[in-house]
Amino acid sequence: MGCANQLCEAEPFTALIYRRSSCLLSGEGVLRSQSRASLEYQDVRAAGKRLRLGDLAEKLGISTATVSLALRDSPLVAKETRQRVKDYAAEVGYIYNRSAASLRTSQSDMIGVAVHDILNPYFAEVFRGLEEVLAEEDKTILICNHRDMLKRQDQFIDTLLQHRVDGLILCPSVGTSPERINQISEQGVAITLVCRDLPGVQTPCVRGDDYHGSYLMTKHLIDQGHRQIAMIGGRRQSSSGRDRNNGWRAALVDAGIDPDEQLDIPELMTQADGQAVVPRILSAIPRPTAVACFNDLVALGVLTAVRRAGVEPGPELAITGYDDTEGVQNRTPALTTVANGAETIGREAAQMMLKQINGEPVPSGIKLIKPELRIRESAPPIGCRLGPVVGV
Amino acid sequence: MGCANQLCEAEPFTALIYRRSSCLLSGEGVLRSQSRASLEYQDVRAAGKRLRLGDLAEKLGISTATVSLALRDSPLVAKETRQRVKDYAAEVGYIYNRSAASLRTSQSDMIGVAVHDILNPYFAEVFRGLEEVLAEEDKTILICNHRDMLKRQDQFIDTLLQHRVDGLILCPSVGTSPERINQISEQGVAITLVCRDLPGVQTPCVRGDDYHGSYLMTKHLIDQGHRQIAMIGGRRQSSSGRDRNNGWRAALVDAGIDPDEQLDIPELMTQADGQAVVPRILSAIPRPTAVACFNDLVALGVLTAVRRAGVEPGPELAITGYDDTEGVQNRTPALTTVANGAETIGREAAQMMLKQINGEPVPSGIKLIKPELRIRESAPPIGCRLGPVVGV
DNA sequence: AGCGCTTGCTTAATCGTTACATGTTACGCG
DNA sequence: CGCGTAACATGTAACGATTAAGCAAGCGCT
Repeated sequence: MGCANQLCEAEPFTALIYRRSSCLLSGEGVLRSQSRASLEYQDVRAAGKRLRLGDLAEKLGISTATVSLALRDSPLVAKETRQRVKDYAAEVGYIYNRSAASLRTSQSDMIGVAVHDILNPYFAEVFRGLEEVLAEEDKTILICNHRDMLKRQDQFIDTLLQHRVDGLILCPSVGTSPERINQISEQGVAITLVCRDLPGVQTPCVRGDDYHGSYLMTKHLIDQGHRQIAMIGGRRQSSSGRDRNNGWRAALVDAGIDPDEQLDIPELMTQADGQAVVPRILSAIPRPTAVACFNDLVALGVLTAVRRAGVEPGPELAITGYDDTEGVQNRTPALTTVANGAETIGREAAQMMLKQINGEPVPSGIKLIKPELRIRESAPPIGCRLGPVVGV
Repeated sequence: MGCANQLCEAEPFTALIYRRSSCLLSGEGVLRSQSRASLEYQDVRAAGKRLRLGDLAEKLGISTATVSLALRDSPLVAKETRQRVKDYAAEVGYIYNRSAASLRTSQSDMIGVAVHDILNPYFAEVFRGLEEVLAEEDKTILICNHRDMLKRQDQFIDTLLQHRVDGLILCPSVGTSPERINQISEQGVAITLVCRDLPGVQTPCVRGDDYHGSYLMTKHLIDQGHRQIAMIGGRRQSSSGRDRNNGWRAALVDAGIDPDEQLDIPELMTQADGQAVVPRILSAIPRPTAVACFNDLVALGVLTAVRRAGVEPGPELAITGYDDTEGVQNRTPALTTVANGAETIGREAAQMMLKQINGEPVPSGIKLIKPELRIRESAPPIGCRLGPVVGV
């Protein structure tokens, strides 16, 4: 796999500086330039300062109070005045100062969102749902990737509280204490949990029905004739890991099958984890005929490694995922999985958050989004020899 | 593909409310509770209010100025006093109010990051690099997904300016005007462009050497014996799209091949785009033997659809990607692609940003990160019949 | 003692916006 | 005419931190 080209010999990702024709002046103060020759700013007294409400007021010959109200479209100001103010503000490029407003109102119009892995397409979808709703209400979203590190999550929460966020949407890190959450909530910050529940917490939660989804999936595998069904991945300290595990157990028990503890392998979350665990699965005695994975990432990892090991994913070993993330229907074989309503979860959580912020009554407790089985190719009936899709 | 289970009949993603044993009181004012029985807050005059510097000062019998300085570890305050203040603040759970500080200092310690698609694993990697560096300096990151919609990008920039962000890291949307960027920069907000360059802009830029990477890749395909090489995807209005296209052209011309305009298909960015374009590729006359895709997503889409069409990706049609995003080396066939140093780009951009903010001299112009060819299975030598990896 | 310097803290003036309590008109009506 | 009442607009005091300028005490040195 040697690289034929001479340029590949350089060390990876070294950086070259190319100069543009129009050169940027470097050195202190360049970007904080004092010269403000540009049109609209000529009249501001102190050069280098931005326009304030007061400046607009002075120009327009009205008070700052009126300007403030006008810009916020208050009915206390005559329509005509409102328009005049807004037009002028736009004309001179006035920039509202949220720090000042926040200080005064102790509202920030910011919502913090913390999840353990934004790179996981599943969360990306949740995020899309959140953003869709919150952007509509002019909320700014602050994101944190805590990677299940409690310290990072705590740091992030501290920062958010310092910014006086209106609310916090949290997929709580492993180890999060319910007391901390309740305490923050008592401080007047709206909190909604997503994806993972936390026992003992008094804030709303929106998540998929992991137990039920996992039950459905396991039952499906049983219906396909499987008896040796492994359950791999998921953290037992998170509700999703626990619930999906319990769903698997319950389905087995309901079918009169004793869960084989050797086939219960927790703590895997990523594609790499999925790849790494395959030898263990293939060498188990008796060897499972189906593997129910905690999420799609793990399933894809398993799929890859199983194929490398010379076992054909699907016909020779059924593999299922969870989440139905984008693209898994296009894999070979197409992944049988559980759609989790990620975007719906995001939207619902955002709406719940907005209600809390506006002081509207919020349906208390956990809101469960109903999961849906997506039957595709990676978990065919046992013994049923589906040809691989790849033509040969 | 009917679903056997009765529960699948329900409409998708309906939500059920499950009540927790400990019920959340609903109704106005619950979360803005006035009762503040908890320990440390007993002494605060107005119930429901957070502690201020002044409150600490009063308790400690010193002035707010001293408290402020102490918390920021200023040498102007005696070491002993500093410790006393910090200990007490921690003890009573004082929360710093950034709005107030921001208002006073017109610094926010926030950095805005806008890209066109955070769901693209490539940007996720850039983001990881950014975060790593910026978190170190206690900067809060604000994210925007502008999806190449100028309006969204503008809205986001407005919001950020209102928040008085210290800096802006931007993968500029198609249509972004250089004047706007320069103007913001002149207002004292540090700006660094990433991934995409913008002619006429006077701010630093960190990006991959798209021209060179694409050249390398095309040359590699030519070395493998290909002559009919399609270039698909990329927006001509973005520097990355243009440069990768030009690299392709240059490599062809240097090899004495005339670029076939029919094989130059722009504007594709996603997996779906890649799938959709396949019929057009397969029906081109003469049919290309290799497809150089703008990015990995497009390549994966092409790969899927080509296989569906009964053509074996790799041996029968060489396919290459760009970015070397996570997991593409595990696909079947493993994707030949160009590593783009995404995380490096993120880190470099963040460092450049920090320097600008601190008024340090910034190397001007464009910083190019050197690309690296990753030769794998999806683009084997022409006529060379690699067996498919899937065992049959 | 007197001078200058350092150390450690305080005073008080901001920063730009908003909420509250008042003004000021103008107009209709008894 | 004079009063009540809308309809608009304004004056002003916060909000909570930062920071320049100032003050007081203590020290070393002549």
